[in-house]
Amino acid sequence: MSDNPNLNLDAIDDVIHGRLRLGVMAYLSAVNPASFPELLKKTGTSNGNLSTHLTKLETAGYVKQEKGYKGKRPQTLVHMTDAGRAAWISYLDAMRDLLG
Amino acid sequence: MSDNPNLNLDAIDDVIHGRLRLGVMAYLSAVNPASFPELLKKTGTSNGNLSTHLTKLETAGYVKQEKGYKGKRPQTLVHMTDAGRAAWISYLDAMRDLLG
DNA sequence: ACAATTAAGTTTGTATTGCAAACTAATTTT
DNA sequence: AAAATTAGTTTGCAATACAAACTTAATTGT
Repeated sequence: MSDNPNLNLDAIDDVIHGRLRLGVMAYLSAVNPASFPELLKKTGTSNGNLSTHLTKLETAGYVKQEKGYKGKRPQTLVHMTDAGRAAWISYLDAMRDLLG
Repeated sequence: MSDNPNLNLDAIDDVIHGRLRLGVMAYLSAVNPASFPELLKKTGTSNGNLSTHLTKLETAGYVKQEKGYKGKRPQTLVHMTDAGRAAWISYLDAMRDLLG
């Protein structure tokens, strides 16, 4: 009966939609895992900003941060999780719906 | 020389990227102009929220609010401007780049 | 007629974000 | 052994997003 195809804005996952997190997820969708410095370079943001947003993605269960070492320096590898991949697909669908 | 295709996150126009404004712009890209009540219904948001975001879009020069009457009640018509349409196209391009 | 309801917005208050500067801690270079 | 670089985290502030409350006017009910 809904003769009325309203916009489904709720389908846009804000955790992913945020500018920087969108970049991180887009990159991880192609390169998984990726290191912190690698993401830093690709996104062009500050350490602080990347750190907070990775934490947010991790809290949502979309990525996992694996803390290890590269030689003797600490090196965090960021993995996209299965839940993250599913959320990413949903996000792409939502945007496709909206943007046509 | 840029062997390095970094993510161009700056190309994402935050004025458009915001969830509700994205909905408004997407709708106006198909239906132009649209009335305030119509946008209210399509987006499913509150009057207050729609009002503030329309103001933001207008400040950016992406829409124009034309205040008139429908019968004796005030009725605002929201038009997407030429600048708005150009920004919309750029946004679509940026997202296409990012989302593939 | 006048009170209540509906319509169309705007203003205000608050909680959440987004961001970078400042900081910590260890390593490598000079 | 100082200075600089790498790899992050914490903190503080400015901007956003949102709805509740408010304004103004028209319409409907009694």
